[in-house]
Amino acid sequence: MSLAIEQPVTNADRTFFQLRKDIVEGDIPAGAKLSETELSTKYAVSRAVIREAINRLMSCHLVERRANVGARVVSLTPEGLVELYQVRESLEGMAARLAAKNMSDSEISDLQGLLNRHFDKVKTGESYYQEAGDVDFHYRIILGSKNQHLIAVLVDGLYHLVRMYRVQLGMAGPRVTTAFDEHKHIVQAIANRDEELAEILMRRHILYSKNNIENKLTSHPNK
Amino acid sequence: MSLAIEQPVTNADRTFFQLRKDIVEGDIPAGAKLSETELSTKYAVSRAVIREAINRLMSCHLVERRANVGARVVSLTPEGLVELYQVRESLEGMAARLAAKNMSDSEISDLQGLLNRHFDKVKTGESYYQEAGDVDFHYRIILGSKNQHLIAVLVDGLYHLVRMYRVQLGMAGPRVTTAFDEHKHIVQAIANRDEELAEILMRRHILYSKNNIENKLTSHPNK
DNA sequence: AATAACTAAAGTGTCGACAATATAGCCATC
DNA sequence: GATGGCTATATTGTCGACACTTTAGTTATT
Repeated sequence: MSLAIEQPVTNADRTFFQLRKDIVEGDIPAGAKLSETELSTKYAVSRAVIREAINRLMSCHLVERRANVGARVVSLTPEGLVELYQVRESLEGMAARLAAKNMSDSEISDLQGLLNRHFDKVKTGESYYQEAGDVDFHYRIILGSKNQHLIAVLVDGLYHLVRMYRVQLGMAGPRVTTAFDEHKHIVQAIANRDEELAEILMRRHILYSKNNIENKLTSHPNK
Repeated sequence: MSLAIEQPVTNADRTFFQLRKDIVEGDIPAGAKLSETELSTKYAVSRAVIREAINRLMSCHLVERRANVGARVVSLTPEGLVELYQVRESLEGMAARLAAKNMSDSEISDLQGLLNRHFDKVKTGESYYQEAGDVDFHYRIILGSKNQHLIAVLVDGLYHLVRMYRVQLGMAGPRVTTAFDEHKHIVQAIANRDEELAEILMRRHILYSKNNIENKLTSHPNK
């Protein structure tokens, strides 16, 4: 694979990663209270470690804390999902623009290679594209922007929330082949160094994705 | 005034606000090491409180920490400033778009009132506009977006960095009257509920601002 | 019966001490 | 003289205990 994975070094790191995983994947349900004492026994570390982990989870907007009361996992709402995608549209649009300007030729080649491999899979029908491939595609463009703030806000912050929504509202959905075409056009624009078009296409891509999800949520309001 | 100010309740809150202030205003210089023991004596609190404050400062991207080594105040670089303004352009553009959609009529009236008061000051010459007025203007539009993620990232995160750059690179600069005109046009677009135009104008406004700063930095490379 | 004040329980906020890690300085070796 | 390893020191990471706040349950009063 390609993405340098974050390496835990301290106990608080490990606990933070574990907690984040448990929250994103729903093992700790949305809206649940995070009792420090309870978690410290569950993960076999001191409360100080748990508190540090919770502090970092707050930075990701995965939990909210009220002083002297405690921390809760955020609740997922349709409105929250819409707001999240609005921010993604804005930031990833800018990321695509900057990627068209700042990615090296070899990075762009790699990106095209990634897309071709995806195409083979989509063609042969094994289209469990979304979870791995889609995220990988977006990550590369975000990193390609070479903008540290952009990268930090998206990768360390919002993307875990995106994943939490995806996992818990169960969206592996279709949109596979159409999304693939959109990805292809975005890469084309980046390869042409057309900043303006790259941004527009990425914004549309995310907007479509948002509309797609909204439709599913409103047509199947249950679950 | 108008903006609800964040109220410290715990000791860690107070220490965090104080530290943030000291960093933003340069009392603790950029790049400086943050020794936990040293700070705990200086602010007369335990190391646990300092550690919590430092954790929160990391969320704001005001300090960076390496495991088992310690935390340092971020260093200010021209590249970092450009990256920061790129993110602002993206996010505040979206904020203006959403504000055109979501601000209430009375909020828009208030905003126009604010602008008129600024105009009086600019006209009579007392143009220490920037620091208070400019920030207030941008804050209202960000809050007017009604998008919690957008608000959190900008208000709790990036804006303190913006202020840090402004204070430490000493930019009270001119651009007062021209910036005022740009503000006026943005409000006009919002009042017309023209989302597209509001976003475009805000992006241009921030882009101009960035170019202005870049010119100053490159023509006076010292200090 | 409803409300208010009080009390007890649980949980968070804060602290000081100990353990683990990194840094700087010294010494030995080549 | 430069390089490599060792020791001592300082700093961060982690822990368990105590203090304070909140909350729920209970009692007393109207």
